[in-house]
Amino acid sequence: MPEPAGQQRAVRRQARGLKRMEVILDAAEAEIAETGYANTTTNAVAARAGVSPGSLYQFFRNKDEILAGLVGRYEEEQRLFWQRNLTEESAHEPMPDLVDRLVDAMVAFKSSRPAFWALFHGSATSDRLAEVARDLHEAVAHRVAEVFGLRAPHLGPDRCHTLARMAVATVRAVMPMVVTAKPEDAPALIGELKTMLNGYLAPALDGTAQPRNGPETS
Amino acid sequence: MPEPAGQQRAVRRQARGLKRMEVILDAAEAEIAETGYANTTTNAVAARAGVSPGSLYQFFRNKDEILAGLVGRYEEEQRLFWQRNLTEESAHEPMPDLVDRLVDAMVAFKSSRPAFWALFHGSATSDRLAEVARDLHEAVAHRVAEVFGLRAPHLGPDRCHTLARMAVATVRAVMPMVVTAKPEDAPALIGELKTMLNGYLAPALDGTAQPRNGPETS
DNA sequence: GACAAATACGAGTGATTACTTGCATTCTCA
DNA sequence: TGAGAATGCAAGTAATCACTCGTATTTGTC
Repeated sequence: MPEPAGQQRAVRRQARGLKRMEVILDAAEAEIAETGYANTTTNAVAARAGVSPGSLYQFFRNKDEILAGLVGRYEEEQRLFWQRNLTEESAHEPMPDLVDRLVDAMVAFKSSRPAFWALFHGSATSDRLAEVARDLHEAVAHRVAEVFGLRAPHLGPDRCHTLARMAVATVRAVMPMVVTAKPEDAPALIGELKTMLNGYLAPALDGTAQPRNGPETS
Repeated sequence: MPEPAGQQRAVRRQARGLKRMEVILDAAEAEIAETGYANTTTNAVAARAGVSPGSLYQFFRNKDEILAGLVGRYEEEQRLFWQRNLTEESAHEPMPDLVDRLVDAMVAFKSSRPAFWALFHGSATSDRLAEVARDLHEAVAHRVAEVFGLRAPHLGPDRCHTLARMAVATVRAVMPMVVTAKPEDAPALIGELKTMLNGYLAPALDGTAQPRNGPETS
């Protein structure tokens, strides 16, 4: 067969096809949110999208490529989120305010996108998905580290990166607790998370323990 | 068939059988450590154990029961670990020392049992396994909370439990970073983890900073 | 030694599921 | 308008894998 090995001509998608792809991705998103990536079958995705399995494979060559499509959509959203919430001004914002704002924004974002949540933090994951999630978190840490660098130029970039990775890891650890907690307990947990982040980041970045409103200062 | 429904007589295992079960569990442990629970096939476990699939099912009624057997072995180990490392004396130990000791012990334990690690923190998990891991971590948090209660009786048990859960979550978040880090970077990360835990726990438990007052009676 | 229970085997089985095939229809563009 | 490309379908296919079955051997007990 005279096919150009390892390289195949890009299909010229019609508007109809592009719409169809979005519908399929929507279905995949819902399906994955409900049952996890590993438990999601391509046939179920196709059925949910109102599409035959054959048509699904017209647009996505395999199951992984559906995931990749989903990730592509999220990446754009993520980019906008961080562009909006983390600017150069963040370097001069008081640490408690910064932490407060960011944590609240992340909580809001995650709870508004349950499918996103299930994808990147759910339990029924897969090797492939874990890898994607890791890259995504690493990218976030990088961006945070940059702001830390602006805030505390005397620290090396390596140290800033470490601080950022620790902060991101902590948020990731606590988020599931927030999500699964009873609604009345969630605010307290979010408060704890903020306390923890402040206690860790403020001394390291601003060189001071954060001010306390206690009665006495020794 | 005159079988007592829903309840079947326990098989009287011979010494040979008990040995065989251990061999199978060893094989399962190794297999899971290599490929994750979901990717582990019962046939592969049987082959690795030098046992036919039929024999495997003589001792374990299904795949989940193999996991349960493995968890049973770990539970005993865990019990001993915490009994050894967390006593009433821990209530009077200076916080930095306590954190230092516990984190080091946990790092040592985890790196000495890679299969344990893969089971409870690996990426390729499953719903079933995630559930088991959650219970295990909750049990640890409970034990830690008890010590916190001894240390700071003025805090309510609920608050102690929250502090413990946060601490456990943080350790869980950072451990993967430690394990996957280059060996020369690991100590620094462990140091960061200790700093973070100290900064969070010392003010809350030892009153070296003003505790945040919840809606507390009295 | 005799009998039952436990142990052992490995070829099979049924269900699942990612993906293919062959063919029909619709769009694009000359 | 017509040819080729894109879209669409649903019945299949091949591979995987948890688990079973029929049967043979070993062990414990009387």
